[in-house]
Amino acid sequence: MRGAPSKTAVRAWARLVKASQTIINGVEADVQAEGFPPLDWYDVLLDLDRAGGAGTRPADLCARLGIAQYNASRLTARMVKAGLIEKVRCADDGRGQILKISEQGRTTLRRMWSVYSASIQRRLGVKLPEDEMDILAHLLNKLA
Amino acid sequence: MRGAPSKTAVRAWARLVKASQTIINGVEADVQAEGFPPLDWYDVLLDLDRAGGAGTRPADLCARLGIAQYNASRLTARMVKAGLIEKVRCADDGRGQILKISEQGRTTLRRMWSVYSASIQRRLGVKLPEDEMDILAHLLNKLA
DNA sequence: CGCCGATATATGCATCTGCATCTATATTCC
DNA sequence: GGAATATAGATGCAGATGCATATATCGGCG
Repeated sequence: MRGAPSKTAVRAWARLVKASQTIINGVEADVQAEGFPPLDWYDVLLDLDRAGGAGTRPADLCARLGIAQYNASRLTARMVKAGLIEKVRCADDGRGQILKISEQGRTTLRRMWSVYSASIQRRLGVKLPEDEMDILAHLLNKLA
Repeated sequence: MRGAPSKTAVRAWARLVKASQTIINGVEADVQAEGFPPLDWYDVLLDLDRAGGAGTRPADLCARLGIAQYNASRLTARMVKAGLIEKVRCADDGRGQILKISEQGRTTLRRMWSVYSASIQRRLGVKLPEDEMDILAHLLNKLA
C-alpha cells in the first residue's frame, strides 16, 4: 500500500461521506417536498440574480459553480423551459449567449430560500453550538 | 423566513457541500482512473467480505449501506455480471437471496483499497495535521 | 479575403437513478 | 386451511449524467 493512509484520515473520510450525504440529501428532500426544484437550480438563480442586468455567460456559470459544460447546457435548458431564466443571444459573440433571471425566477429564488435556509438550520444548524460550527467551517475550508 | 438560519450554519453548509464534492469526486476519479469500479462497489465488497461465509441478505445490505432497495438490486446485479459477487438462493426464505463475495471480488477489494486509501491520503489526509483531522472527524460525527 | 485552429454551446448515446409497480413467497388471522 | 396482508426482490419507464462529438462562430495568419 503506497499512500500510507493515516487511520485518522480514513475515519474523517468515512464521516465526511456519511455526514454530507445525510445532510445534503435531507435538505434536498425538504426543498423538493415543498414543490421546489433541485438545489442546483438555486445556485444558478442566485448567480444570475447577483449578476444583475448584465446576465451571465454559460461558461462563466460553469466556472463559478464548478459544473461541467454539458451539464450546464442542459440544466439551463430545463430552467428556460420552466420559465425561471432566459437565454438571449450575445451581441458581441455570435456563438455565445447571456443568461438572465426572469421575474418568476426571482420569485422562486426568494421563496426557495425561505424553505432552503430553514432546512439548513434544522439539519445542520442545530447540530453544533456556534463555536464548534465555526471550527467546522474553518476546517472544511482547508479541505477544498 | 421561519428557520432563523444562523450565518455560521449557512457558511458551514456551503463549505460542507463544496469540500465533500471536491474530495469525494476526486477520490472517485482517482480510483476509476486505475480501472476500478465506482466506490459504492467497494462498500458492497467490504460488507460481504466482513460477513464471511454466511453472506449478506440484500435487505441488510441496504440498511447498513443506507441505499435504496431498487438501487441495491441493480447494483448487485451489475456486480454479479462482473463476477465480483454471487447470489445464492436463501434456504429458509424462498423470496430471498444471500449475497457472497467471490474470489475475484476479494482480489478486487484488496487491490482497490491500495488505490483508494492512497487517494484518501492525498486528497484529504495531507490537508490537515493529525490533531485537526481528529477534531474534524469528531465534529462530522455529530452531524449525522 | 479565405482557410485553419480555437472557443462557445448543444446533443446522441449509453448508463444510472428515482418512483412506482410487479411477482413470488411468507405470515397472520379467522 | 385459506383469504388477506406483508415482505423480498426485480423491473418498466422517465429523467439525469458522463463521455464523446457535432455545430456554429471567432480570431489569426498567409
